[in-house]
Amino acid sequence: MPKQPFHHGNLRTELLERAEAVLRVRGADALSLRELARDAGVSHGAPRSHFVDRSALLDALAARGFDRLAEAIERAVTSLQSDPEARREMLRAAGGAYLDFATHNSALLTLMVAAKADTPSGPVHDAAARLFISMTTLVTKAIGDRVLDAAIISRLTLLLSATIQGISSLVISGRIPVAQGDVLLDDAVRIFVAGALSDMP
Amino acid sequence: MPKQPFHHGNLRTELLERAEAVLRVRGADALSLRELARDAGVSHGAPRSHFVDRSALLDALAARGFDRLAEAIERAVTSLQSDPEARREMLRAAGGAYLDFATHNSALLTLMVAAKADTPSGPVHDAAARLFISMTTLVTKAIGDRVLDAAIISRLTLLLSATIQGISSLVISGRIPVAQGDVLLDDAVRIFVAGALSDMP
DNA sequence: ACCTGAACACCGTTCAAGT
DNA sequence: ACCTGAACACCGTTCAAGT
Repeated sequence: MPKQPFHHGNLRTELLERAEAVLRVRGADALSLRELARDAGVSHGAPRSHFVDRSALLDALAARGFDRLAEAIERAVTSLQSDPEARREMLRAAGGAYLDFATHNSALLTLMVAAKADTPSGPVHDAAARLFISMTTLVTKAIGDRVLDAAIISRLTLLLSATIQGISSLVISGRIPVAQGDVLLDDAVRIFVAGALSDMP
Repeated sequence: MPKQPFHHGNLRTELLERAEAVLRVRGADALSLRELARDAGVSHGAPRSHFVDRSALLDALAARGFDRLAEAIERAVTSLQSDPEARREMLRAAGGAYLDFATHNSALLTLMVAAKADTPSGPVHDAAARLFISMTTLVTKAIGDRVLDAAIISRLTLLLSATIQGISSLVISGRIPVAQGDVLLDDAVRIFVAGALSDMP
């Protein structure tokens, strides 16, 4: 069996994984298709078969990022779902998982947030939408007994997501240390529960 | 008088202004030092005299962006400062100015938010700190009669800033339309006032 | 369907040299 | 102090050709 078969067989996935590694240690600017191809042992033209251009690779990375983030959040929350008194804790755990993802995948999250969804139903748009759905069900559970209009739940979910993302970006960019990000998450969730769940039109 | 004097005289400023224009219409990825130099009528090596490398130019852009944003926010708020009953309106106006800046300078804001402040007292760090100070005095005014610890005001300011930034990034990335961004700003300010100003430890 | 390899136009960065 | 211009190493993208 030849070491270098003509068909790599798994090039797309390998490129994405190598790209994520580069992203983590050297940032998005250092991400080069040619270098990725070189390290994967294929010619520099090969990636073109899987990604039309560099930005298509970045979009694919962002989409994968959204899915991984959604999984991390759900993982952090499921352990608390049995306790009906743990509403606030659920939101806090979700925020904590988000911030944790942010600190360990800062360049990726920056890419995800900046990734424009001009094209409806592109991979980025769809993955971001899946995360939003999963955040929506979380907020719905956190609301619990109170029954609210779907439109209002949607607004609350967007607001909470925006706040958590804003806090994460402050941490990522080094404006505040991680510990203060955690404090802000505490504040955000408390204020969200106190203000939002009792004072929405 | 020669059309092309050896000393440009104002190259640094011209490069920054041209860069902002490119940023607005073609995004950060399209920003090339060589193209900037070409359009300014200087050699491709000339920018090096004012910016050590490409990222130094981006940092300078981000710093200028923070200052312009702070000015825009102060401009939006000063007209309301005479009315002592307009606390909520002040915060809302600040958020509105922020979102307006975001929609008209999306690539620049993305650059500003992503700009790392690893180096304390670099230009980015200082400009971001100036914006934070001006947000802090704004929140202090909005609190009004209530006297709070400086550390708590700082937390509230960070939280409000993070929320506004998060909403702006949702709009910039096309996740939600501008109109919904405005609705979220309404919600955010109401919840902030209702929850934060009445329920802080 | 997937990959190669040459070709093209473009970069950022460095640096000796000019004014 | 500020700018030039050659040189270097590196890109992304295109495309005919191979398997």
